[in-house]
Amino acid sequence: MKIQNLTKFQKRVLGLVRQIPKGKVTTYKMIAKVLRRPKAQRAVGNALNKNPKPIKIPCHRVVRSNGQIGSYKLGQRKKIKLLEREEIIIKNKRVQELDKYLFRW
DNA sequence: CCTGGGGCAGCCG
DNA sequence: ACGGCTGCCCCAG
Repeated sequence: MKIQNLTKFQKRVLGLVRQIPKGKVTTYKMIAKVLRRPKAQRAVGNALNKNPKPIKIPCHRVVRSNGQIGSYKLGQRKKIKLLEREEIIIKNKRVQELDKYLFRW
């Protein structure tokens, strides 16, 4: 079975996301910034879309910078459920008090 | 609330 | 290799 053909960029994105603990979240934009590619948020999203291990690598903890949930490979429903299961308050498809849950590298 | 345009790694022909 | 698209985005108006 074939391991990963992931690009360097993708690996770095996933590597960061893997560090986000339960109950915390981050944004596409922040990841882009940490990777020193401040305008590549969309590319970050694309990289997450290729996440090979949705469980091990919690890309559901990555939301939009305005608190909106954003999309998810397995469906937005699922993403919301997973987040709520981690005690994150979501109302009208938007994380309440985003800054309170933000994870900092 | 909605709209348009910017920006960028990957993918595909 | 090359150019055009696409998409888990963002922000100004």
